[in-house]
Amino acid sequence: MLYRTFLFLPGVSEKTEFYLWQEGVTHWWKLLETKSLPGVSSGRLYFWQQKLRHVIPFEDNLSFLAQILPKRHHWRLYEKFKNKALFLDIETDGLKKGHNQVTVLGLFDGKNYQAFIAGENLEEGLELLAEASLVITFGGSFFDIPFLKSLYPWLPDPKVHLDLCPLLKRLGFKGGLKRIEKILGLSRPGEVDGLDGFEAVKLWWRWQRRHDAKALEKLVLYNREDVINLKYLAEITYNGLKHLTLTRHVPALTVSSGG
DNA sequence: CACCAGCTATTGAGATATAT
DNA sequence: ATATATCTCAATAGCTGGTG
Repeated sequence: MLYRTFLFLPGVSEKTEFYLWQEGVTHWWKLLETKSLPGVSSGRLYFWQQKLRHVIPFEDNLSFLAQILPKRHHWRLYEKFKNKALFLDIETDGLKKGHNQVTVLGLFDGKNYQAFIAGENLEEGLELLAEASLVITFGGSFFDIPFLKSLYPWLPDPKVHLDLCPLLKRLGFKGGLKRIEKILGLSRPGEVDGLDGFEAVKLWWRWQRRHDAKALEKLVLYNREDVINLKYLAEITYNGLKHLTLTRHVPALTVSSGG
């Protein structure tokens, strides 16, 4: 999707980009080859080609691309940069930002999962997070990231943050993570099946007050499922949005003739 | 339960291409 | 030149919904 994206050209939004695709200009190098294009003056075409030539040298530079691309379309960067993705989900001892603490920070780089526990090695995880360039969450834009930043203001913003929650909503998948997983046929191990966020809070209490190692173990297992499933969801989200973008019809030319 | 980013719809100004 | 139609883009406001 990155190489067929033209939204960073001045005066190009979704409509014009879709028009370009229809005219056969389906990736960057085809635009450079194009001699003329109906509806686009040669001056403008030349201007676009110059702009594009200035972007191509940065094709591997995630933060540069994120800067020139509207946030709404950052998901297009996933395919090329997913090897740098860090999937994130936190557990806390309550919802109230500023009063509650992070209990478990779960990170998944696509291969390995790691849980960082409050009172043990949480800081280690925070440092890992601070270095991440592409962070992927479910609901992280209104929960995980603000929550973390309120407790640890020194944390830098990730260069790109993909929140799957609003993205999946665009595809028609409404509801919480568990509900969406169920619709998509993802199942969870029996031990943590049916667990919800509030029970994650209670598991932490049990670990704190009674030093019940089983409770912590279960909490981490729960977090692990949350985080690892994010990768599945990210793939589904990317493919879905790609399909939607490529097949969307331009809704302009419909003129009703009475009735 | 408190919170708040992202979504949607709307508006209006400014560009741009094309036909006459 | 003029008129028209289409599109971009920024600003605004209100709303929705999912997080442990």
